Amino acid sequence: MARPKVHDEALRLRLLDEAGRLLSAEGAAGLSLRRIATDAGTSTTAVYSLFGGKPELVRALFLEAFGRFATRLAAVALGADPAENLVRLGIAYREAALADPHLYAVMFGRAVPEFTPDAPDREVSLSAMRPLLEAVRAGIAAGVLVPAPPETIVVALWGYAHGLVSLELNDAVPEGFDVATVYEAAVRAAIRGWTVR
Amino acid sequence: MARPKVHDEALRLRLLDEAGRLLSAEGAAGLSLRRIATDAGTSTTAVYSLFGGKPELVRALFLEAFGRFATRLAAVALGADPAENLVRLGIAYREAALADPHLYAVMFGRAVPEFTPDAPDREVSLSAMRPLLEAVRAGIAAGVLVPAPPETIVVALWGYAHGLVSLELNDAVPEGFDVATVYEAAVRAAIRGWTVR
DNA sequence: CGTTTTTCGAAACGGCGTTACCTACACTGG
DNA sequence: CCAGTGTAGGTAACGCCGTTTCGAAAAACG
Repeated sequence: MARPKVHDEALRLRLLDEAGRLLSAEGAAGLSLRRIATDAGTSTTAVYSLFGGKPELVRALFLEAFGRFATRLAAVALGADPAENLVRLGIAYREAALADPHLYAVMFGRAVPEFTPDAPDREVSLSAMRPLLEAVRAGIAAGVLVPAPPETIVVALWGYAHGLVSLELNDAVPEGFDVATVYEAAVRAAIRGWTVR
Repeated sequence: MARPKVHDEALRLRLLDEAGRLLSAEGAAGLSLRRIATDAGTSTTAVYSLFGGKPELVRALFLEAFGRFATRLAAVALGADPAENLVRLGIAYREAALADPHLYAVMFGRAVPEFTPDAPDREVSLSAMRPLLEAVRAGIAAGVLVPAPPETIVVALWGYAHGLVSLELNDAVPEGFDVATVYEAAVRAAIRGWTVR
């Protein structure tokens, strides 16, 4: 008893896709509801009926970004050496961030002022670090890492990686820096700091 | 041969002050040219004649923020132990960031989309880390730190601190975390990773 | 076939950064 | 002493934005 539904799941996905494309191409500054809707061939109303508003649309982007991040981290091939596994995860972290800097900015940079992650969102971001948590646990169990609470080491390592990547994405590193090499050295050093000697 | 000057240096400072207050109180979202001008008792035109536009006003905020940061870091009392000096700088770094989180977001977080630091700005941000650079140099000279290029170690340590602080400010750490303690442990571990054993 | 009920696009609203305009006013020359 | 002159700066317009309101479109039902 109504007109045919146009604001369906397919349109929802198209809007999200368009938003992602726009974000990757022009950054958070170019991410406007009106453009997303126009480019997807619909009206702004669609965003409101499918998401509720701009913050919720960005939240969907945020969640998808962490989903991709989690997938990448979970796909890292791990070996027998716990410390080396942590290095690999650290390198994969940087590669995931560099794969789409604007998306990374949405995840951590509060790039879209309208959206702030809430408690469930933070839960998701934390759980994306699960592979790291398990690698840390294994390292402690093997007697390679110091016997601190695993969460402590996870947050520390995560923070290191995030900060280094963050400086790089903000062009805060001195020019002419071989970032990839310095990054790996920094990751190795940081991990060394948590190993028993 | 004109009307009396109202858009003078004093007004420039008042606008900057008002912008800082607004930023600290409500964050980047509440930072609008019109509000700043109104609260300072003038019109938006003043911002254009004194700064050139919103990006330049935010740049002034950015530069002042790094100035304060540099002052705080330079004021850290240093002792004879190079590693301990780095720890103190790390703790001062966090305290400076926590003193005004919104200002810190302008420094690193691209909180105001209209403004992006350019090369001279980055120069300033780097030079605020001068105390860190000197402490690292001293550490290498004393044979406490590994003989890597000082800039490498500076960027690494800076990145660690920035990332840890950044996670804390984004509420990304698990709840019930004693952040101050974990932060210091993380800083100590990171520094340990760069010391010769 | 008219009525009902749901859907959604168009248009209105308030706020933003920016720009164009035009009034207000100190200085100058007669 | 009083136009005339040129500039400083407040006002208002412009084109964006996110959001909300409203009315037209259209399938289902009696």
